[in-house]
Amino acid sequence: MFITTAQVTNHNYLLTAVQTDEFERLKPHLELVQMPLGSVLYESASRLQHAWFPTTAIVSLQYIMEDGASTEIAGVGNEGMLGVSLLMGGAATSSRAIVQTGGCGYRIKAGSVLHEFNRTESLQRLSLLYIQALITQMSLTAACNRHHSIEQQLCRWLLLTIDRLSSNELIMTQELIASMLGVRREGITEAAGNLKNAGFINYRRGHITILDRSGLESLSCECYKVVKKEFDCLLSTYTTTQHSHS
Amino acid sequence: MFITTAQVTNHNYLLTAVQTDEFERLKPHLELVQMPLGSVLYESASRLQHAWFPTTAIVSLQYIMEDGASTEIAGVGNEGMLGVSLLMGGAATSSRAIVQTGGCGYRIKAGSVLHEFNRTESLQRLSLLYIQALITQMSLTAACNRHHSIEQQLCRWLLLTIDRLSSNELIMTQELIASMLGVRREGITEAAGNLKNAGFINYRRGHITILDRSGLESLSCECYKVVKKEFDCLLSTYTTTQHSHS
DNA sequence: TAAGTTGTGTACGATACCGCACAGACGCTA
DNA sequence: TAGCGTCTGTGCGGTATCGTACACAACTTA
Repeated sequence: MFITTAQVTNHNYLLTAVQTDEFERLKPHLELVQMPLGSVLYESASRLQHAWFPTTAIVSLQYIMEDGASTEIAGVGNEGMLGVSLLMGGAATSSRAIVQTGGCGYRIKAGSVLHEFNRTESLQRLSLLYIQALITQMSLTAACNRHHSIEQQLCRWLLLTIDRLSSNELIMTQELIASMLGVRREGITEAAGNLKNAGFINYRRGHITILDRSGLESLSCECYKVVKKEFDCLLSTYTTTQHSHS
Repeated sequence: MFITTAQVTNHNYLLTAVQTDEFERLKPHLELVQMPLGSVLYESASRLQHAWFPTTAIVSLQYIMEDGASTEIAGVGNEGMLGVSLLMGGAATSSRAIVQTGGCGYRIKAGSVLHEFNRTESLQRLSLLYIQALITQMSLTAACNRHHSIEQQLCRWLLLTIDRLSSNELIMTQELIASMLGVRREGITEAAGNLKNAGFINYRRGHITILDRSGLESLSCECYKVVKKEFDCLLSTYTTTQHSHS
């Protein structure tokens, strides 16, 4: 498999790092699908039918409480996968996965991915690496929820989202961001207003444009840098420890 | 290996569920050690030297921020293990592990546990199951931090701790609980005072006694029940899917 | 027993965030 | 162009938690 510029939208780092010969075996099971904004890949406590490897899409993992309140616990882009619990012997999961930025991704049937995980050494190794990075991100989210202000968290969230996109504009309502961060919509309106006044972002109804990354970084909590570093580290580990076919 | 009543303090559910023949291979690497209150098993970003399987000890996983603020992201008792990142290809971890209730546990060298993980089918399967439960607990913690009051969280925390103990008294200062929940000590004093007035707990300097479990449950957020259920489920999965030697 | 250390109780203003209510603006559809 | 639904801006009182400060009580050690 060769990733050319024309195919760059079909690129998932985890998949790409799977060894060439093993990837050939995996390939027939992979299906490139649309992942439209707002679609729910799985609900909490539902049985997983597939695993996904996003390419251009970004997915938000959320925990939903009994009263409907939600909290994002991690984000997944083309550095990772969804449905890791399939690999761990549980068919269900405790979270909801909802597409936060529309795009594409590879899909693979639940049965196939488990079968391949067990017989494909490099997929197994890479998945475990990814799961560890995911755990780190979740820990950080828990701590960030506790200690940092809405404005700081909004900066972190915008930066992490922008980092996974090729553009500097994201299609996203304040309402949606609020539900991800688990705060009131008005809280986001206020924080976003501050960022706009500072000249760091601009926005109109459902669209946010990042104007000044470094400005956001200066207002963000440390959590952004830590997650970023973790991901950079993850991506280099994907490829350095073993031959890649990309 | 037979767990008799005299040995019951040496019992870790995960280890016990490892298949008999495979366990025999694991056994020489296991070392039963004291895990005294307050001792730090590993710091964040430090290189892991061992993995641990608590028997009577309870360990708190915390994320420490740059300014020193801490947040508990999960607790580990005799249902699980510490140092899961060793199994996942990373030698370091992003959290701190600190003994929250003194006791005993099995320790195994980092090199040995990775080696055995790769060649011991049941250990691998059980570890992955445990990691999934750990992820669930972490998700819940993130959401609970966001949405629930100090009093609710204190109830959850007390219940989860008591569930892992044989006694109904725990040795624990309010200061320590505060650092785990990531709140001010005064917040715990107030919440604990309310629980005392309600007759649900009693305490003196460094000791807390649970008087009324169901009272605590009624004030706790849903998170307690969810984690409890997850653990019950985990323990039954440990043993039902495969023969156990306990 | 005395001195020192550590844990707990209490108070008070500051502040971040919530819940609610409502007005207005944007953008889609007919 | 008009109408409608959705998104955003704003205000206001209520509340949980924070930061700080200090008094006192319980245990430890000399």
